[in-house]
Amino acid sequence: MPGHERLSVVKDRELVEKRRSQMIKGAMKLFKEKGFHKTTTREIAKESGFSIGTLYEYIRQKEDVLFFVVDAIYNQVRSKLEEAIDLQHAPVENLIRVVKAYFDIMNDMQEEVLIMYQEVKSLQKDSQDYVLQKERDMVDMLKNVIMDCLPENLSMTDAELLANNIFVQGQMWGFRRWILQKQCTLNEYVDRQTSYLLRVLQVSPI
Amino acid sequence: MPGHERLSVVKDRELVEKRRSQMIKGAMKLFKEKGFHKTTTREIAKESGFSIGTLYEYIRQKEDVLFFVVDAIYNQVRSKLEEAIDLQHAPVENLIRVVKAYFDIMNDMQEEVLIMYQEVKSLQKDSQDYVLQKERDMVDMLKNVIMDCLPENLSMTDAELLANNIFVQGQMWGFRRWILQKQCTLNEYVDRQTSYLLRVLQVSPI
Amino acid sequence: MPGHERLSVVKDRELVEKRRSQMIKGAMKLFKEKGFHKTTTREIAKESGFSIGTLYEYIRQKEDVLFFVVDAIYNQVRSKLEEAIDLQHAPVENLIRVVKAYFDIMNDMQEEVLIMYQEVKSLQKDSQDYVLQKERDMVDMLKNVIMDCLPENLSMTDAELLANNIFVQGQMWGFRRWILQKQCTLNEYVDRQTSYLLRVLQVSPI
Amino acid sequence: MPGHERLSVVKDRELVEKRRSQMIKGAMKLFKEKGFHKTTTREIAKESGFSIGTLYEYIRQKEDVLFFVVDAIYNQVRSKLEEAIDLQHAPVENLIRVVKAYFDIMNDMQEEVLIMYQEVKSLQKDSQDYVLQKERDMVDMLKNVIMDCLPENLSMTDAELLANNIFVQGQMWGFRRWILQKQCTLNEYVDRQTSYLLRVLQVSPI
DNA sequence: AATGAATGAGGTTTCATTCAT
DNA sequence: AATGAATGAAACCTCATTCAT
Repeated sequence: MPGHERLSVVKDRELVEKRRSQMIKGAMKLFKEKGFHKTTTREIAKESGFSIGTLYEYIRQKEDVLFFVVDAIYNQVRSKLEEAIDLQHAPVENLIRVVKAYFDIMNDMQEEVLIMYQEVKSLQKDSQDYVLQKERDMVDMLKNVIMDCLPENLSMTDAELLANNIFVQGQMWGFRRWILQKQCTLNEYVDRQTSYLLRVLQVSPI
Repeated sequence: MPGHERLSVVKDRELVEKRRSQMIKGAMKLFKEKGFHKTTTREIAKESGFSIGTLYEYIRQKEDVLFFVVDAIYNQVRSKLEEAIDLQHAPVENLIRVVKAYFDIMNDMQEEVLIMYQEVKSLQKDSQDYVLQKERDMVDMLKNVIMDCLPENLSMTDAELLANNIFVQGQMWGFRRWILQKQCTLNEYVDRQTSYLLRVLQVSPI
Repeated sequence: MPGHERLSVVKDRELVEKRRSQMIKGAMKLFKEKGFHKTTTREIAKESGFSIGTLYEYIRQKEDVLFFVVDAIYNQVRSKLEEAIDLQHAPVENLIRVVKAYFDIMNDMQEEVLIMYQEVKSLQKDSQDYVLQKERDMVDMLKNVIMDCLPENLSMTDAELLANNIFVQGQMWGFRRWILQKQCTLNEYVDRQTSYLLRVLQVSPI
Repeated sequence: MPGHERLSVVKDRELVEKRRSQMIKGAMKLFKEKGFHKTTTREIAKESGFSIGTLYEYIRQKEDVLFFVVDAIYNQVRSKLEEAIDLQHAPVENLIRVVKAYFDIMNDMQEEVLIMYQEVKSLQKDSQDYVLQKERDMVDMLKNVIMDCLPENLSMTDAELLANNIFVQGQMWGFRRWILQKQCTLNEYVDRQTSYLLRVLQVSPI
């Protein structure tokens, strides 16, 4: 966390951890409901279960709350994704499993993903970079799985692009829900997007 | 425009048109630089070349400015896209041309597209719906072109999904520019995304 | 009218008269509905049937409108009262008739009287004085009628006070309507107040 | 107080009480000088001895200040009146004492009474009703004292009307001061109005 | 004489942040 | 460490008034 190491005035590490997770939980709820800008610091404090004064013992600015929330979301997505990756299987099977896992996660975390999308630009430049790097890491995880299935006529750039495609198609399920979720169920969506990918990779579905 | 017919107190249609385009131009510049929330109404008025009082002769609330801006962006994208569609060619050639045109537009309007993405949620519900419908219309344009190339083993739902894929891949070029534009040029991006699409459609590139 | 002779920039006397009465009519309607402060000059112009620019050809300030309205109300009350006074009868009969007439007028003009009461303090000092003098004149009319019935043991000061009493009791019927008009009808109100007055004047009711 | 229970964001009851009385004192001074509409919230805050932000910790809207002021005036009048009522005396003596007390209060609070008269219509409907009820209660106090002196040929409606008469005659001393206070002193005014009342009640003055 | 677009001072209200307790 | 009252800059918006046409 760039410049975020010494955000709180409170020394007790464990307490800091506890208060921060209260804060993230409370703020997340509010950001989902009304967005970052329409949520006040007073509301965040209240929803988190402590006073406005206490809130400012653990942050320097309102923006820090957004950073913590966005960071938490990324970490959550990432750890779920890591959990799902299990390279013991055949490459193609792996790819199918990971894509499915990723889409499931995106389905579970639709609202959180929306926050990321709409509020990240409210962060300072360096926080944005930090967050962007996390995103890049996740795309790389997808890319690696794709690489293992890459036919000879496709390059690393293709793997990169296809990973990005899958990445935003996952998010798309959430933020274009009004359109997509009328067309098909999550499983159908996963199946179809997977089959498109496999065709591009010239692999016949299993 | 839902409930936006009588936004201005000024009657002279032509003048309203003129002032509004001044306003859209000024506000767009500011929104690109600092976003909707960090831009004040006074700044909008100043950048548009008139006083705060005059601004409010042409809108009712600050949010109306955002609506006009977003609406203008959609109209611009749409009219450019319509311009590009020319169904005199063979279906596949058509598809290739339209996708290229769409990606070119998205490249030209990266910043505008970013505004749409990040600020639409600040609109009232009914304005959001209005804007969403415009988006749906544009996706439908892509879908129609895809339909003409659809092999027998793919359904209309596939066409819909693929149209959505192309749609967000176009936007992705802009809002994931830091990642993608390091990997390849616009033309490479277009070529690759097009070839993926054609493979899914089981059509050999021309 | 103190300082109100040259209010309008327009020369044509007849036209000035016409526009003013339009203005008074329009403004009166609005003042009754929402009071002076909550009525805008734009609304006054519109309700009067002309533009805001035209309005300002006939007044110098918004306050002038209030002055014209209040002045018109006083004149109306006064002329109706004069109409009713007819000193051909016996003094006591006269008194009874005038009091009844006055109360009837106050009943007819309840809303107008409310405007006078609540908005006069928004006038400039000199306009207030001008209006106050008109009121004094009307009280004097009542006083004169009372004087003709005054027993020996009451003085001119008593006549003055009793005239003032009648004056505000007439207004009271309007501005305390929620209390009084539940207790009795206008006629009952007049009868009772009259009989109280006659008792004070030691005259037996006719 | 209808809907006025949770007006302040501050929890400390005692502090709320203190700040409110500061606010009422400051606002009252300004309202006397220039009326509610011409007084700004910033001026109220300053005159009350705190910042604009603090003012809004204790109210929701500017109108709330007016409500508190008007409410305080009514309470003050009422408590002074209650203090004066002492039913240990004979009914007529009581009446004379209460009327005198009431007129004295109205004399002491001329400016406050003017505020009530001129600004109550700026309150929301429900606050107006609340205030009107307080007024009704006070009139009832007068009515009860009158009832004890009521001759057989007068009804309860007469008592009600006479109570209203006294009520507005008290106010009249203040808001028609320019006329009345040139005619006689407060004591003369009280004596005369009292004697008129007693004649109506067919009681010989003591 | 009439119009109505333009102006901008100034109003009310919000809310991130501080700091004494 | 926790509290919450206090702060005031700054936001949005209104509206009386002017003036070019």
